[in-house]
Amino acid sequence: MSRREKFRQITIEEIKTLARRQMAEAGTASISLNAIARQMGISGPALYRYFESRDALITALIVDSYNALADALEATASDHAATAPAVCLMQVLLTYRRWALDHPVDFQLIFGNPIPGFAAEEGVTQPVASRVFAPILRILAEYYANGSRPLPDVSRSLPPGLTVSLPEAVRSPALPEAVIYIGVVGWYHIHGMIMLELFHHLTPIVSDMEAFYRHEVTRLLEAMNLR
Amino acid sequence: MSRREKFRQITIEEIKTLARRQMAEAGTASISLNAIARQMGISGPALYRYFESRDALITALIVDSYNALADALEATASDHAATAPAVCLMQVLLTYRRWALDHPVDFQLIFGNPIPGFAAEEGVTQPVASRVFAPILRILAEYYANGSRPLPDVSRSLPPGLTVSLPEAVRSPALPEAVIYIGVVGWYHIHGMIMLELFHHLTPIVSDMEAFYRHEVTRLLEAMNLR
DNA sequence: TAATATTAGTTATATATAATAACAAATTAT
DNA sequence: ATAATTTGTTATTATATATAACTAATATTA
Repeated sequence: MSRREKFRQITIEEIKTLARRQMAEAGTASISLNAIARQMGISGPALYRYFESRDALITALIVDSYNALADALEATASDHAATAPAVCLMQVLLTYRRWALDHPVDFQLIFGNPIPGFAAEEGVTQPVASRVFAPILRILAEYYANGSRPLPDVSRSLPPGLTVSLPEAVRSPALPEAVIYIGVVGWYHIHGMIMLELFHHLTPIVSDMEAFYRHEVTRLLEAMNLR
Repeated sequence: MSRREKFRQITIEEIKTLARRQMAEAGTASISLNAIARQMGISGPALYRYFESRDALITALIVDSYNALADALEATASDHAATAPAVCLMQVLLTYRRWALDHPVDFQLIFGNPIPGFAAEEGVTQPVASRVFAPILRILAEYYANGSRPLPDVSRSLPPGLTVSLPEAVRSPALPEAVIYIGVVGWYHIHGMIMLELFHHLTPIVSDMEAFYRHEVTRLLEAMNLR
């Protein structure tokens, strides 16, 4: 990497860091190229050498967020690779929540309403999105493949006409439909809890969200024959 | 209501209608007082006679959204008041999803990241928010009170230190903790599914979201001893 | 009814924003 | 050393929120 290229990367990182800080302080959509430039001590138009538009910057932030979440989940999964699958999965799902609470802005960029009229192209986000679920699906698949516990009955009998499958681009190891179904069910469970917590809809009702989350995930894993 | 007051209300409604249309067309945050004024054929500053700021307009829209959702749920509940509670509840929960899909912008205003740096004061939203859940909690409470089916065991044994209760302002009929717990569990289940569907995270995976939702809600009601 | 107060609009202005164009300086490649 | 590329600049366009100062229309009241 040339000297110039190196400084370019540093500048890009600085822009993204300031953008994230701005969003953390004043909300997801309060991101202003001019304000970032001012903080960097350069003119507004200079930023257009690095991101061709405000939306391009946001897209980059979204991709980074997906990758950061995936990194966190992968790290937890490998930290607990030696433990029982149910324990490992529980740790991964705890990390999922922890990351969402510690990085609310990034989590909203991924799963919330990103920004005005703005929609990141699927081609860009789908590959990184799949990184997020890979570790979880891997644990599920290995566990059930082991035969140590059977798949729950409910996962084997979907209503006629209803199928559950990963997009073609992401089907690296072919997984049984029942496993994917279980993954989707688990996903909407934790997603519902985390989203409601993040927007303060549950905090006035539930005394201890951490304990509640642990309790509900435990119930979920039991229902999935995972402990 | 005086003649002047009547026209004032009509104008306010027109502003809100155009704001909703704008958001529906270009995203939640793409709401511009100037653009609304232009469409109404008046000057920008004229709108400040009706809403003291952009945020005030958004707050009004949020309150309206809560009320519209509550109206829809109440209507469904009363339409099916004569049917079995499980059937009635299923219909209410189907309406919940239907409304979210038919009014994605309003649903995002309520449950998504509203807008930049913007946070509606709790005092304004809490009363209307409680309207949304009143019909659901009422059905649950009546049903279990009847004694026709027992409360599921899981609802009676929360981990020590974990309590679930409604905010004081909303506790008009005192409900047993187990019923509130069931309500919260049901809420995050449907919320997770609807949010993921709304932001197109499930559509590439699940072939028929309507069927999936029905199937999952049925499972939920069974787990709650409601059918 | 005539004078007064209130309301609803106007234009002008201050201050932001995103984005583009045209140009100059710095850096790199030849 | 010269030419090409990159990175910055200022100027400009178009748009946004919001306030101020003012005018016309509508209600209220003496």
